Amino acid sequence: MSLRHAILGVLSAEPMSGYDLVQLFDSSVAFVWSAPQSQIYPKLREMEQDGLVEVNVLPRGQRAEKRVYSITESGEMELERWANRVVAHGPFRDAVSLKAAFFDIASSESVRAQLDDHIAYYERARRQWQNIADAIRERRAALIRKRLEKRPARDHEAIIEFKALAFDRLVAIAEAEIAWGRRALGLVDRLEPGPRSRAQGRRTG
Amino acid sequence: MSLRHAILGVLSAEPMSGYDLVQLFDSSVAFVWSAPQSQIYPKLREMEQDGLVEVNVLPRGQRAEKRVYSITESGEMELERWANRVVAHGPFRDAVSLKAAFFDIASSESVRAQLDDHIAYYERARRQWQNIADAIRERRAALIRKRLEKRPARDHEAIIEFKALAFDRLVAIAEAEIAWGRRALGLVDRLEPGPRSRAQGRRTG
DNA sequence: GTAGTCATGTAAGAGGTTACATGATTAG
DNA sequence: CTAATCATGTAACCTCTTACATGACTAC
Repeated sequence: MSLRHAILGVLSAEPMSGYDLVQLFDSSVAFVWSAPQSQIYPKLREMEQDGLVEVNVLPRGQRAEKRVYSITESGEMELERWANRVVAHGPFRDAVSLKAAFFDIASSESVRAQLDDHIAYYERARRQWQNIADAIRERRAALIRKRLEKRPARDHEAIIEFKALAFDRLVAIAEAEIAWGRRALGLVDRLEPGPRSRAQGRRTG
Repeated sequence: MSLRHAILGVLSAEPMSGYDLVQLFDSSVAFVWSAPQSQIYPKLREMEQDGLVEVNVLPRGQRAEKRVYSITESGEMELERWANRVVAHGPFRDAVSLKAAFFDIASSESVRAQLDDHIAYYERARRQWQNIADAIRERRAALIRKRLEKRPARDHEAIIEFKALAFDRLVAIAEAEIAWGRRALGLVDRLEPGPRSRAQGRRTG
């Protein structure tokens, strides 16, 4: 049930419409938390029912409307309660691990392609995450600026350092993924001329 | 749809009953892939329908039965096709990131407790994963031995190195998580005497 | 007028979690 | 005989994905 808290977290910085949240969750913030549009609108209604957010219906042009949600006191309390709870570690389930555990039955071409993809993905992710961490520390990130405006100046350093810390973690994970990918490519090279017996239709250069 | 392939992967080493798979998925292998019992039995029936596995119904005592599943040729082909496909990177969603991004509104006691828990979790996971990697390299792991029996000796090194590689990755990630946790604890200490103002419920001005 | 964007929804289905439910077998 | 373990299922519920659906507004 974390989409609730992701939304509360965003709204605690700034009121937004469902549409704004949709944009956020599948563009810039997509490397932090993502959610499809079909989840966001119903979830906002549900949270409204539960009193965590309240809506301000604004006219848009002549006939249309725009529902801008803001966090309520109750919503802020829920966010705070959640922030103070220890996360329950869900069951472990990781598609990459599972895949990697069966590299031995794939062709070396495919393993290389998969590793290249893995490395490319995490290089991109690392850039994104590093950019966000930098933007937070330099107070360039839009949501952070909004957030700081609402809090006393003496809290600013802690806020910035903690938010950036979350992204430092992702950067470190990305680096571990990249390093592993390169090492794995090295292993494929070492084993390559040898017997990738299960792979048919393979020509060795 | 990866439970299917996790099951096929296990059955490609050794035929097993649903019960055996349940044990496997929530004990030793739980740090690789996990699934609750309520998913496994229906999934096996479904895979049987799809011709990926076949069942051998063995008597157990006088009245009871035991359904032992083995992988079919079709199942092995599906496993191989899957092993050769590039994983689609699902949408990014990580509870720890989200939580860490809101450490600034939690009390420093709670943040410390959360980080201690994080470190303890990954220290345990690292031990598990390292043990598995070692057991594979030393050919002590039960499933690996079964697997090697079915494959020509010249493939053994590649199989072992690839399987162990998957766990090396998890060990590296665990180490990154632990290092981050310790660094984060250092940050809390540094910020500690300062103002964790939001800690108790209070109205914002 | 028309294309692109703003804006809000619904529906079907897959996958996963928690809890319930039952009974046989084996070791003490 | 009794407890632990072996063994197999079902049901309700929630979350997420994919796809469908609609219409107003704005810039050209």
